[in-house]
This record gives sequence, structure tokens and C-alpha cells, in this order.
Amino acid sequence: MVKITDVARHAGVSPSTVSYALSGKRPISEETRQRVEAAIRELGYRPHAGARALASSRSNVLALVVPLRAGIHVPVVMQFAVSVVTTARRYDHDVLLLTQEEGEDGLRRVADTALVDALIVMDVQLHDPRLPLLRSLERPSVMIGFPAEADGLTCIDLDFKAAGEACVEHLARLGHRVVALVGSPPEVYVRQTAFAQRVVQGFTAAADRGGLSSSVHPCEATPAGARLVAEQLLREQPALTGVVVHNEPVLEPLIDAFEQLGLRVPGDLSVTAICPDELAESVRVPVTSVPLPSAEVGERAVQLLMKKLGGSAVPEATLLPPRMTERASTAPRDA
Amino acid sequence: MVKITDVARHAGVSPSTVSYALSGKRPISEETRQRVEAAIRELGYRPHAGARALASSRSNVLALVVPLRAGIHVPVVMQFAVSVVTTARRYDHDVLLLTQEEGEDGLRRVADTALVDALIVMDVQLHDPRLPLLRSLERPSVMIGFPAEADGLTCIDLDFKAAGEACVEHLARLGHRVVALVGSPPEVYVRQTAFAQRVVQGFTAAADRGGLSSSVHPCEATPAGARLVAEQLLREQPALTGVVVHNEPVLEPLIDAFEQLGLRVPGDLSVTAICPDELAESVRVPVTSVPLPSAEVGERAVQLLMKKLGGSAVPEATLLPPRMTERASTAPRDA
DNA sequence: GCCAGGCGTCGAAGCGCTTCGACGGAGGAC
DNA sequence: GTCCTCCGTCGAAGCGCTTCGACGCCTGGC
Repeated sequence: MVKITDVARHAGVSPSTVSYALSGKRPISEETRQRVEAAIRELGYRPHAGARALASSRSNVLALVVPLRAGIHVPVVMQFAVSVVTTARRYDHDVLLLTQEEGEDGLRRVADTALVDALIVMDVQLHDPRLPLLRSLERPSVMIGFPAEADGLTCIDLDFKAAGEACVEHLARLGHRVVALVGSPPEVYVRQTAFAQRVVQGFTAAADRGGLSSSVHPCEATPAGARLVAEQLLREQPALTGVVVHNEPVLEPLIDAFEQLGLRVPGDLSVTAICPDELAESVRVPVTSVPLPSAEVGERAVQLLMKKLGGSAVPEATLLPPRMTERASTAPRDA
Repeated sequence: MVKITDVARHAGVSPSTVSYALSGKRPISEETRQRVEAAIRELGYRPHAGARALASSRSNVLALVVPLRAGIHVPVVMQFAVSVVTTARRYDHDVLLLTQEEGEDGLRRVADTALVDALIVMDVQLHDPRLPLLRSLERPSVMIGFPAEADGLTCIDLDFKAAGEACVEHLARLGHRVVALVGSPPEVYVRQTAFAQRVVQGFTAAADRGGLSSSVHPCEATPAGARLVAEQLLREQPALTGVVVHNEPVLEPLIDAFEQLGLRVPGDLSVTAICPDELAESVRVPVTSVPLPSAEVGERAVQLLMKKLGGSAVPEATLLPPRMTERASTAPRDA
């Protein structure tokens, strides 16, 4: 193994000079830097991560806790993860993967052993048990999602409440008076997953404000679940003309089910969704949607963490505004 | 931060004794061990990962390279990842997440900096450019998937060839004489992704052996792609009665398309798939399938790595035999 | 009763890097 | 010309842990 002393000898300088040339923490003359860089290249030098972590008390590794529970859409999780890793690399950091299963112990472990410098936590619940832990940790963290009480913590997410509102307002603008939200599976609400709750809040608030009649329907993430909800809606809400879907796997099956029950989209029923653009576009009837900008959220989460690691203050809450794309699934009522 | 010397002082022993009590690498009297453990608990001691890595030249971290290219089924990737993380934790290891995008440089980096002790690589191609790199690395690795030439490397995967054969043989046993394989999107074959190729080999070999007439059809991973292939099959293979699907997202849409074209499953057409059990079970007509045992593959991959890290020899190739589950989508021809 | 051998523990020497204080020399201010 | 400053570099001291050799003591064999 080639080490920093080898590089130093080869370049005719001291090890500390090599270190400073690498980190830029002290000025090094152009000429010396060149020699050092040449030596590094010729010898194929790679600083030892452990030694570096020990001496600098920085591991340049971030922890990412991914959810693996029922009811969350896996591709979205993966998009987050990839975006986090990619962004972290831009800041010369790596990403350690933790599963929800490891729970609080896992967080504490990687933080206390100095395996990681900072943490990103996904799938936050309104009253998440990890909140006090994150507050007590001596390392910065960012949560993707908003708990009920976020004092002293840093959170970022799509503004799901505004997204719910945007969907309803879009439907209201088109003249719809009776709307329904087809949401996540029941267990997601039972767990009080923050983002699901906020969609409901926004949906309901906007409907009330606009004087619309509204109802909320959890839905199993299967085609069968979709059919069930479609039938139920038809039965219980015959005047229904607008639907908001916040449940990725169910979007296409639900539209199929409506059509099989004789409701044309958007002729009889306008449908909007909160889901990735790819999904919205790939459905037979492209769906007017508010995408969850996972790539942006992941990137911004890492950037927040980097700022915190750099000692800067960051806003406690970052809510990304929803951006709706109109597609073929919504139309004016009585059009 | 509490360190090993604090623990030692508190327990009235030397630091090395604490270390040996923790690692078990030398005998320690029961009584001393108790005192050490008590001290650790009382002080909340956590060994510093970097220091440990530096002194022992073991980081207790594994690298996992996940694919993020088009045409691979994301939930399956996630299952692998979770299984790898979970198993690694059982062996007191953590997992560093690398994306395919980082490529060979990323592998070399984490290996050379001693950030990780060993590597797991997914989505192997027949002529994978990372092969020579993995051979040259001084750290053990395991590939999930089989390249064309695996000499000197360790590979594990479902025996996709046998899986393809099993599907055909099952159909042949039921009396079907004309079969088709609906496969992955074209780009997967263009890239020569190993597992996709092997399914084709097994499918074709078994069909030839059994004197069946067979054809292979790549398929875009969208409902539209499924419809296209269904129509094409109907047109070009009117005598077709058996289909093997190896393309998760397309399974349900394909069956829908067949039924809309007037073919009943399994009445007119028997369908088998290579896909996760959950998917096979969630389709309207539960599908006879060979599951990809991702959890087992991930677990075994980690175990192989642990053996290699322990200095033991391991088999170069581990092929997990396919296990078919019969469901409602297959029936005897002319039944 | 004496010596060999092993068990249990200690001390010290690193592992490879960063960082702090120091220092020589060059340049600017007066 | 002198003094001060700042730039660029060096040396040494750790960072917190593991591990190797050494050593004392207890046990057992004869």
C-alpha cells in the first residue's frame, strides 16, 4: 500500500505538505502542488479512509435510512436513494445504507461510532419515535418528510398539503363540485405517515374552502383494491366527477376500473394524481399530475446536510411547491 | 467522547484487555470480562469506527453496487439491497451504497481507500467491463449474476437457464406445442445482461429438446408494449398456446391484452412467468411462476463474502435451482 | 519440590493521516 | 536599511484502536 509518506518522499516534500496540497487548507505554491500531484499519479496513491477519519474526525460518509414497509412505493424510494448518492458524491461523500428495521439503535450506532458524519431519514411519521434521538445526536441530520413537531430539526419535502390543495383547486376550476381522494393503504394512515396525512389535510381544506363536497378513501395498493374503491365510489357518490389519486400502484388499475364500470375519463370523471411524471404519462389516458420531485428532494437534502456540516445555519423547514402538469385526464364538467 | 482508555480505567484494566474482551481474540477471565462489560455499559462506550479500521485494517463495511438502468425491475433491486443490508448486519457489517453510474472508478476508489472490505456487484453483463477490475482488486467480491467468463470470481444467482427450461417443460408437460417467450426490453439484450440471456438459452434449448416450436419477443416494460407484443403474437403465431413472461411490469398488462383480444387465460393460453411471488399472486389470474429468490441471493452473497474475508475458499459459481409454483394461469392444452 | 507450560494481563508500538505551531525567506512600508 | 508581515513549508504530536511480545502466576507432572 502506498501511503502519504511515500508520496512525500517521491515529491521531495514533507507529508504535511502533501496533505495540505490535497485538502487546500493551507496555501501551497503552484509548483509544489504540481510535483505532489505528479507523485500521487505515478504512485497511484489513495488516502486511507480510516486513517483520514481518525485524524480529521470526518468520515465523509452519510447515513441514509430507507423505509421498507408495506404501502410505500418502492421506485420512489429508489429514486431518492440514487439522487442522494449521486449528490453526495459531488460533495466527495459516500452513503451508508440503513434499513428502517435497524431503527433507532442503528442510527445511534453509526452516529456514535463516527462511522458517518450526518444522517438522512426518510418516511417520517407525524410522531416519529426517532425525533428525540435525532435531536440528541451530536451529528446533523435531515428528515425527508415533516413530523408534527419539528423544532430543532431540519425537514424537507414536497409541500403535500399544497399538492392536495392544487389538485382540488384544479378540479374546482373546471367546475367539479363533488370530489374524492383515493389515498394510500390504510396502514399508512394508521402509522400516521406524515405526507399522507398532509395530502388529506390539503385536499379537505381546499374542498371546504371551495364549497365542494369531498370524501377520502384509503385504498389497498393492488388492482383488486382499486376495483373495490371504484365500485364503492360509484355506489356511494353517484354525483362524483373529480378524483384525486395519491397511490401510485393503483392509478392505472383505478382508471381501468372506472372505465369498465362505464365511466369515461375525462368525459364522465376527471382524474388527477400525485405521482411521478413517468407513471402519469404511461397510463392509457395520460394523467394530470403533481409529481413528487424525488431527485430534487434528495439533492436538496444532501445540500442541507453539507451546509450544516460546514457550520452554517439552514432553515428548519423546506417545502417544495407543487407543480401541476395538465394532461388528458381532466376536463371541464359538462364539457 | 468516551474512549477505550476511559473504559479501561473505569474497569481497572489496561486498554488492551478491553480490546481483547471485546474481540475475543485472546482469553479473558470471566470476572474481568464482566467488569469490562459493566464499564462499557455505564460509560456508553462505542469504539470509533475509523480508529478501528486504521488499526485492524478492517472497516467492517461492504460495498453494494446497485443498477439504476432502464429495464430492470426496481422492487427486485430493492429486495436485494434490503436482504444484503440485513444479512450484513448479522455479521456486524454495514453497507455502502454505490450506483452503477460511478462505475469502475467508484469500485476502485472504495476498495483502494480501504473504505470497504469487500464488494457486491449486481446487474452483471456477459462481458462486463468490471470483470478485470474485480480480479485485480485486493479485496474479495461477489457478483450477483453470471458473466460469460467467471474464472477467479465468485458468482451467485438464480439458475435462470434452468428457470427458462422449467417454464417450457411445464408447458410441454401440459401438452403445449407452440410457445413464446416475452422477455425484457430490447436494451437489456443489447447490453447482454447475463440473466436475460440465460433465460433465452434455457427457453430455447428446452423447446428444441421437446420438439416445440418457439419464438422470443423482447418487450418494452409498459402496458403499451405489452399490447403491442400481444397483438403481434396473435398475428404471427396463431397456433400459440403457451407463453413464458420474463418482464415483471408487463405481466398483468399482457394478460389483460390477451383477454381483450379474446384469448382466455388459461383456457386458450397458458401463461408462466419468472417474477416475484407477490406479483404472480396479485394478478387477476394468479400466475404459475418461478420466483427470483432475491432475499436468498442477497443473503448467500453476503455469506460468501464473509467466508472469503475469513480466508476460506468458496465455490466460484452458486446457482440456485428454480422452484416453480403452479397457479391458475396454466392448464392442459385442449382441456 | 521443581520446572514446564499455559492462562490472563499489561505496555508499547504502531496503523496512516491531519493539524498546530514554528520557522525561513521574500516583499512591502517607512 | 530595518522591521514587520505573510506565504509556503516542515516537524511533531496526536486521533483511538489493535496487536505483538513479554511477563507473572498458577497448575500439573515427575
